Amino acid sequence: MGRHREFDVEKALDAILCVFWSKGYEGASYTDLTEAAGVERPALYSAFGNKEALFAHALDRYYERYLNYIPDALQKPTSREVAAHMLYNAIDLNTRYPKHTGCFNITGLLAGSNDAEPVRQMLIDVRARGEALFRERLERAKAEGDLPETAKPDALAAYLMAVLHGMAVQAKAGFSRETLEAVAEQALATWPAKSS
Amino acid sequence: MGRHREFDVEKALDAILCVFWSKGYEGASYTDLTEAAGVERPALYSAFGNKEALFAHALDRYYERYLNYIPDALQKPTSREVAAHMLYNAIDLNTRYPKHTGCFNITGLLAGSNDAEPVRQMLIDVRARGEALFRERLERAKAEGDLPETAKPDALAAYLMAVLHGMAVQAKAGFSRETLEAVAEQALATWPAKSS
DNA sequence: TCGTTACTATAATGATCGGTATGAAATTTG
DNA sequence: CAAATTTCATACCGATCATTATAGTAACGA
Repeated sequence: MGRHREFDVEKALDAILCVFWSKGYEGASYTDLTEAAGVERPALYSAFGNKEALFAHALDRYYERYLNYIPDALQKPTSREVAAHMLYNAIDLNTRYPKHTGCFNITGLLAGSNDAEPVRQMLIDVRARGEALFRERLERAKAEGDLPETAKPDALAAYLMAVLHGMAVQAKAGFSRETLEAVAEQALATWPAKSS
Repeated sequence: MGRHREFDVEKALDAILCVFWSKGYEGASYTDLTEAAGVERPALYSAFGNKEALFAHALDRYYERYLNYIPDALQKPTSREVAAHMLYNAIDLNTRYPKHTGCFNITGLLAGSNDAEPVRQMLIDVRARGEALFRERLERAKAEGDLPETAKPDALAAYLMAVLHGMAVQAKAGFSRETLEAVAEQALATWPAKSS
């Protein structure tokens, strides 16, 4: 019994996600968040918990809603196609919305006060999980003969993630989609050839 | 006439630089800054101006004191050596100090409230100047025949900067020097060969 | 229609933010 | 020495931070 919630929790979280995406964790104030969500403060607390929990909800949603191309990419037949799909989907994501360029995760990962350390660690952990998935995919590729025996999956995964993170920074610095595509093209030029 | 300054302005700025390096602009409070500098608030204001000016001083000093390898790197005879020196010096810088890993510039560039927008723009501009220097060096290399006629200096410069920025992110995520060296090695594997 | 429930919105909490007024201490000038 | 001037440490400023207590109200079961 009792009154039902008036606002759409999903829509509110979507709006909040965009604010964190643009400003990071501490850069986003509750004034920003409530304005974007169209919902007052206590409603956010009752629906999501405190700011850290709210950010965690937004992070989950980011992976589920915007980084959903990663599972698809990992299923591509060759490691080169996997890498290419990761790169070009990331470029699209990093430049599609002028109000929040770059990557939600990377934006929040770098700077912050001591209070924000748990949040930074959360982002570091999630990032590492993504890289691990990619590394495992490359290990499979090596086992399948899609990558040469000399290939080092861990180094290759770290390398591609570096390019992805670098493009997230550059998107924040205002890079166009076209420039980032040239970066991706150059990155793929290094990809090891099949051993066959 | 009047009383002499008791604290060492240069040492104070060095200490402050490290705080901004670790926490970014807004993540560093005056409490953090005065503790690190061993100097009270009004002294910082009289010596450097407000927080934004203080950050600008720290940024200048960062380039002059820690990024001084860039002019040297640009003078290397071949573009490949230029790129290699930029990469390996950046790795050293990004991992040498456990208290402030990564890059001062990139750390402050991504996140921030609306109030911090001028600071972010400052960092974006400085970053762009660095990339422009590198691009001009690559154009010279192309003119000299050190790069093939098909090489695109702007894309190549953006690519290498992406790797550098990505490594700055990864250093913040705790990557070891060895892992970043593997990333650099992979990045250099893509470098265009001489046309001769 | 009534009592209960849980929402909404307002406003206030203590803490901390960047920035500064204040007066004592220190040094040069006369 | 005394006057003038600058730096120092302390304490305070209004604004804003995340968070929550309070009060009002809409929606439910009975």
